[in-house]
Amino acid sequence: MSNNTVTRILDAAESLFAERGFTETSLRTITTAAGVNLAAVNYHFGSKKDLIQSVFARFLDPFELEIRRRMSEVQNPSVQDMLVLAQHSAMQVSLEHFNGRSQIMKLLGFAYNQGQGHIRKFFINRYGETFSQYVQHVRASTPHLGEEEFYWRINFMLGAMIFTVSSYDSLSEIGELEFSRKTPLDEMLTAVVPVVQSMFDAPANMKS
Amino acid sequence: MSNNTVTRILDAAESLFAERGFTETSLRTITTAAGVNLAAVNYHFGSKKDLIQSVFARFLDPFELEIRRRMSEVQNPSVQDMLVLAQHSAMQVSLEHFNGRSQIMKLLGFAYNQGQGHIRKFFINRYGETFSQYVQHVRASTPHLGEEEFYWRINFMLGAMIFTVSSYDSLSEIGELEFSRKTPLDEMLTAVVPVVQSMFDAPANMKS
DNA sequence: ATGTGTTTAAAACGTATGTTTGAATCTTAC
DNA sequence: GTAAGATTCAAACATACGTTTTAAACACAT
Repeated sequence: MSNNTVTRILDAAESLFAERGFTETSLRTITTAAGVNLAAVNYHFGSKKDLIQSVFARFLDPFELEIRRRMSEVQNPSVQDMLVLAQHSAMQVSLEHFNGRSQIMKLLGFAYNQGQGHIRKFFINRYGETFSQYVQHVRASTPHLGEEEFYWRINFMLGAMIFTVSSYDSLSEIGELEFSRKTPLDEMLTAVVPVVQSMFDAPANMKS
Repeated sequence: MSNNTVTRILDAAESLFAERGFTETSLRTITTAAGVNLAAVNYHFGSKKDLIQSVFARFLDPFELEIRRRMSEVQNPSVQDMLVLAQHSAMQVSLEHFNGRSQIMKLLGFAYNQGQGHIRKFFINRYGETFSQYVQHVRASTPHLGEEEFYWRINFMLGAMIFTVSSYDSLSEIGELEFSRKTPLDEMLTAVVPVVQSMFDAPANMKS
């Protein structure tokens, strides 16, 4: 059954990419960790680029479905609501398809820097429309901001979220050294919700 | 004069690293752009790793000096004060040593992901103490937060700042397509100050 | 059981990388 | 002007990479 090989490659790639990044992880490292032949990657995925995209797609495809479903059921959501909506969608996909062990969040941090690379194009082409809808929902609940100011605050929020979530593992370890308690992921996520809300509640301060 | 070669390498490396990242930029690309011989990098810097660190050090060494000087002169600063203090320090170093053309901010985005790499160690060893002092100043102005909650908010803030500043170029271009105006960097920086302040003003919501 | 299409295997290919070498050139001090 | 040191240069080195190739092993319908 080829499916097994494909899954093992995806699992190994996801966890190795999350540890070291894309360029820093070779196909030989991945295939060795997966216990499959080197050529299997090119046979099943075509190229390393396609493998990277497949790792993202395995999580983001069901995530997109879930978040669209939830968005269709919501009415006049607040920023908080939208944030929790995204969090719950991610949690559900992680539990349902990955036994809660997905490391995709760490990959987002790497992907974001890859500013002009193939990953960005892949994201925009495949998930851009859903992302637009999501942003529009947030926009509708923040009418006190001009569109330019809103745009920058969305990016502040994305930075804070992606950065914190993707670095959660190392950050929670460092924090443990400091105050002798490892903050559970869900507590950290709950803590961030009101902070993000306050980022959008802050009064407008750009000249329109 | 070797100094000229060294400077040309640093300049080329800084701008190429900022465009594509560290691993994705080869020494041959750098030396060609700088108009120097390939071996010059190893001769003057030792290795590629050392070159990367030197690129950071060229900016961060005077930046550290400047920010320490300003911190020694401040009394009971607010979060806003501390943020503006960092911004002004960066601006001054950029103007004084780089004619306002430094691209170091974009490199920070790349550096941050390189979680377990040599860059992180270099940062901690070389600038960790100053960073600690900076954080303590912010801490003093946010007594309503427990230390755990404060820790996470510092990281939210770092994420929002590093992410937005390091991606400013592409973000401002995308924004221009959307609302027909390219937000100047200083306006974006001014816009972020009250938002960050509000992130720390938000009431505590973690159980102590 | 046989034949067909799919998957795996080992090996090699071509290219790109960081680094090192040793001679040539330039700089500087006497 | 010449010797000594610092710098540049072209070339080669060793290694690692993604990808391709060709044949063997496998699955499975007939």
